[in-house]
Amino acid sequence: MKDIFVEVVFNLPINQTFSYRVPQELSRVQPGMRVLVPFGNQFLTGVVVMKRDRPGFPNPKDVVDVLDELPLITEKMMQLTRWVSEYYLSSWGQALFLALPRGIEEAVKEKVFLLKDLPDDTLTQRQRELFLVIAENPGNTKAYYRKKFGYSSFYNLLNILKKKGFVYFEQEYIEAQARELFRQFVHINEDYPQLKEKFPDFLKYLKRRPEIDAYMSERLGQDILKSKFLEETRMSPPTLAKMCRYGLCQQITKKVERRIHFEDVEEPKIVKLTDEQTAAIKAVEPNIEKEAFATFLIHGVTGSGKTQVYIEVLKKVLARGKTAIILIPEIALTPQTVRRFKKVVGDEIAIFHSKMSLGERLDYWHACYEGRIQCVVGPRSALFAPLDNLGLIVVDEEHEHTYKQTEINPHYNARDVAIYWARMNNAVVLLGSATPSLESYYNALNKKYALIEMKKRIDDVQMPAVEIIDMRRAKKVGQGELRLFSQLLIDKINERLSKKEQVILLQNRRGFSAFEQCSECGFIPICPNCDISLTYHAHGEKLQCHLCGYTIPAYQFCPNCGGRQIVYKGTGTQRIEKALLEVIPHARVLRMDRDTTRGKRSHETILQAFAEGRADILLGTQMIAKGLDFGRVTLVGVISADVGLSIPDFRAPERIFQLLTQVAGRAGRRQKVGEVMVQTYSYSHYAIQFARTHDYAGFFKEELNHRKNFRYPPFVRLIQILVLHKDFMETVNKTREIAHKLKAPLAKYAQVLGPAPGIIQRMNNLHRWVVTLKLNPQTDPTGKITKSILLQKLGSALEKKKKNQQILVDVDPITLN
DNA sequence: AGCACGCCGACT
DNA sequence: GTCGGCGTGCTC
Ligand SMILES: [Zn+2]
Ligand SMILES: [Zn+2]
Repeated sequence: MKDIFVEVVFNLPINQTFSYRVPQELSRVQPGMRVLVPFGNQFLTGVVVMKRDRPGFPNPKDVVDVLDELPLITEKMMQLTRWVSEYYLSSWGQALFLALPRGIEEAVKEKVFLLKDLPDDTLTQRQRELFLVIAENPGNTKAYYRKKFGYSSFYNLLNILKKKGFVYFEQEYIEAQARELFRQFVHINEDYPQLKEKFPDFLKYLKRRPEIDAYMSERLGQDILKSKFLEETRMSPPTLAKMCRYGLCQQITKKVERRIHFEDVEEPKIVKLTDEQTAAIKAVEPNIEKEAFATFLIHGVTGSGKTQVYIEVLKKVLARGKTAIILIPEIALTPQTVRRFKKVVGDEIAIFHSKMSLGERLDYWHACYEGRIQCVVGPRSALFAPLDNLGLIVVDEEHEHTYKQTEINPHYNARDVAIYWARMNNAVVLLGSATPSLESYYNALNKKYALIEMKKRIDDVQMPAVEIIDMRRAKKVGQGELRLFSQLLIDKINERLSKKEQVILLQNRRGFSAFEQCSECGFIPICPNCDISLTYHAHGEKLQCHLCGYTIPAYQFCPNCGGRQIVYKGTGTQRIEKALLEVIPHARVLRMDRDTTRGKRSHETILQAFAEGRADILLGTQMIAKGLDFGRVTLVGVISADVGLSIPDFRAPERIFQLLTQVAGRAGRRQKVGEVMVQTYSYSHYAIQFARTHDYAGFFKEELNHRKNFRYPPFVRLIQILVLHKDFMETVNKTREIAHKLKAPLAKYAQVLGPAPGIIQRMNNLHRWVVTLKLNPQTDPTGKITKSILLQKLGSALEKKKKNQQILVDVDPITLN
């Protein structure tokens, strides 16, 4: 008999497959199944990506176990994850594990145990230290102690402790974190009515407790959760045991599926679709019927009824027996939205959200896999749900940055992957937004996507006026911190408070970097090469561009008007609250920011308190801009649009435009027309002016010009290489070295910018510098060439965490690093 | 990611 | 000569 072999990938940053021999008894293994295999001195769960009759490596080890009966990963999903890994430069394994439920990895790892109670003087200082760390909590994995003790010399010292006979290692099986849930049930046997007659003592018992006889008789053949059974019958456990002995019923263990229950909503009034909605659905319909791939961009103002369009299209897709994925930014995953979809889909819906337990995720994943789910709703990870026969992917609020995964590999953008996945499945994509990303709208204008415009609001409520307060001229309420408020804004707030109405005040999160802005004319120093604001460095009194590195001395006077320059770093919500209370002492203010929402449910608590009218003013960062509308809020104030505008990112104007538009959309819901007031020193900035007039097309045109002139997306592709290092000089040197290494080989294909300091210059004790690549759309339109050169030149250094250093690659960064 | 190995300077 | 800090390279 000839041996068979498999190629396996792991959820590790190693971009290669590993060969294993398959023992005879495990020959049922197929690509897409999980296997437990030896790897180094441990055993890991990997996924088989290929079955073959020759080994890809001399003398491979044996597969220890096959963990699945059927492949968990389809051939198509293999292709998708492989593409994701190649496009975003991660390992295949890391991309592939996106398509599996979390926490399903079994492993065998070495754990450390003590042989002696106390350290003695045969140990050096460092060895003693490590011994004590282990003694604190023996029997854990090496990685556990390494994290506690620190990386440096860890293995060295640990092995010395072993050699000296203080500790020993033992391989221990570590089970998967996500487990199926089993519960005890009571099964009532069918022949209960006849059988009970044989047991006089039981009949006597029934005489006393006739309700039990009724209970049992009504449930013949049924399985009842044991705890429920005991509670409902108020029977004692010994009695139950006796009944089981008599064969009247039996106790069984059954797998139960964890499901999240939503209360049903009252029947919604029959919705009459608007003309625009009808037209939108009609535009999409042919592709649904032909099952032909296409991407539709629905540009619909807030309140134009995009969600109803999704729902109507979803109905058609489901009616054809196809499945659908609805992607929604986590923050918008509110019960109200979810219920609307639930209403349409019924029980065959799976809703994923970040607070779900591993077990719930596991059960829903299996429900999808087994074909019991027709529609998945969730944030970006829901895209990889194992649905068969996919017909539709909706990406709501497609411009949202949360679709891009930033912390962990692969750094994928679910919106873009969705389009690729839909193409593979001949499915239809609906991208929806009131403020589409420049990229998407540009694609729509170029006929890559079909454009659907929805300009009217269902309720016919006018978009509220957005009033821009020119802080250069406006009268302030006072000096010092009180210069934060214009008299106009404070007057308006007071007016609302006297009418017992509520106010929301928004402040941008503090910028990571300081910037200069003239308080007379609003001038912000901009890099002449990159069109982004220059970052102010107190050290050396200089201004520096964090893309190309351009540096000039900081201005003492405004070059525009000669005015006195101010250095401004944005004001935290805490200081704003203090100043606000100085101006309006009787105001009841709720603050919602990083500090006040640390607790698990603090979010909801604050929002609820505000909704119940226990405060007049809700003051917070952008996080309160979305996903909520309060009936009694009639004024939304933006304290300063300047912090947002000055973020050194070419998308800063786009983000401000989106924020202001969104705020306006929210403020103007319900019957009352709200009012939006925006304070800014950059009164004439195009993003602010176009937001004031709700003019997306105008904004798009102007912004597109900037992008074209300074060569940014959608005209070029960007790739950023981020160097993290403990030591500042090393960071700079390493970044310079990388830029230098890449310049010559990339000369034809990409412009190499930098080295330059990152937007966040220091995080977790690591300095951050970046090299930015602008790919040449003529010579390397897909980016494949640049990526292969990148891999070739930086190769194994990428993504590999070293003691003090790490190098990350971000393909299509959505916020500059 | 996790781990071993080997080099080298520091310190018995 | 050991210890321990650190970079490099392998894991089928
Ligand atoms: Zn000025
Ligand atoms: Zn620049």
